Amino acid sequence: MRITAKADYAVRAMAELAAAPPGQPVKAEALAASQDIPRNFLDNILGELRSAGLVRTLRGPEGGSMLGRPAAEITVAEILRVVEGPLAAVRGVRPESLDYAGAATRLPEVWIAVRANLRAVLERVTVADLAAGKLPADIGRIAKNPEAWLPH
Amino acid sequence: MRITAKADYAVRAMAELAAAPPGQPVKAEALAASQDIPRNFLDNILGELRSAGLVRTLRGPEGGSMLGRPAAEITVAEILRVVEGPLAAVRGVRPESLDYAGAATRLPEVWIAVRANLRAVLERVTVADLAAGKLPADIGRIAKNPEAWLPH
DNA sequence: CATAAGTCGACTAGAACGATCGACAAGATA
DNA sequence: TATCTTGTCGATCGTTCTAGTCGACTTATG
Repeated sequence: MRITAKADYAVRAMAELAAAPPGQPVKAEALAASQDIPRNFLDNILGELRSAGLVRTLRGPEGGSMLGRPAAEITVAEILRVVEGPLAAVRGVRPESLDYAGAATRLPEVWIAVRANLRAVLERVTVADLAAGKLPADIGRIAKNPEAWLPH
Repeated sequence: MRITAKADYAVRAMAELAAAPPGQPVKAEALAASQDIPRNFLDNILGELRSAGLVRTLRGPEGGSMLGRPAAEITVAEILRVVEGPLAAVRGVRPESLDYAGAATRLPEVWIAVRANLRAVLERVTVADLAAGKLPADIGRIAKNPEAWLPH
C-alpha cells in the first residue's frame, strides 16, 4: 500500500509542466532541478509519460517537454496508472476477479470499496489543480481534518 | 498501490480464525487448507500476527491458533499495518512529513486525503464482519455501486 | 517417551525499485 | 553543412522486497 518514488516523481513533474505557460516546453534539466528528481531517472519517467500521450516533447535547443493535453483534463489517477499500473491490485490481480472461500467470501468487496475510495480522490484532482495550488473543495476538506494528519 | 499476497493471506487467515468458536484453537494446517495458503509461508505470517498480539497459540496436539482479542475489535487496517507497515507511505515516508516545492506544494494534502479515504474503509471493517459475512452498511454501499466494479 | 503440534531464524530465487550510463537522433543556429 | 543542444532509448546494475522453503528446536498430550 505504498506510493513509489517513481509515481511521486511523475506527479510532481506533471504538476510542474502544468504550471508552465501552455505550449512552452520545459527542459528536463529544469524539471529535475525544480522538483529535485534524479536527472536520468526523470528521463525514464518522461519516456513512459510520453508513450502514454500525457506529455509531448521538442528536441534541440529551445526543446523540452510540455503537457500532451490540457492540464485540467489530466488527473493524478491517470498518471499513477501509467507508471504503476492499476490502482489497488491484490497480488497483481484486479479485485473484481478474485474469488475466496469460507470466512473470506466478502473480502473482495472490501478491496473494491478501497479502490473506489482511492478513485474518489485520485480521479478528482488534476494537474491544473496542483499547479494552481487549489484542490477541489471536498478533497481539501478531507485533507484539512486534523485527524487525517495523525501518524496512524 | 498494491496489496501484497502476504497482506491478503493475513486478512483471510484472521477471518477464518474469527469464524471458529472463540477460545477454540485452529491448526495451521487447517487454516492453510481452508484458505489455500502455502503452509510454511503461513507460519511466517502467524508469527508476525502473534508478536503483534493479534493471535494467541497453543502448542502440542490439540494446539493451534486463535484470536488474541475479540473479533469485533480487530480491523482489517490493523492487520495490514502489522504485515505491511503504515498505510499509504510515499517513498517509505509518511505523507505528513513531506515537503514539496513549486507546483507540487499541495501534493502532500492529496496523499493525506488518499490515506484518510483508505482508513475510512479499512478501519471500519472487522474480522467479525468478514466471518459473519456482513459488511458495515456504508462499505457495502460503496462496494455495491456498479461503477466500482469497472476494471478501471 | 513418542508424537503432534507451534517457534524461530536462516536461506533463496526472482522480481521490482531506484536509479545510472552511453550511443544515437533530431532541431536550431551560424 | 557543421555543430551544439537537447531529447530518445535500451542496457545495465546494486539493493530491497516478495513469496516462499527448510530445518532444528520447544512445548504439550496421551
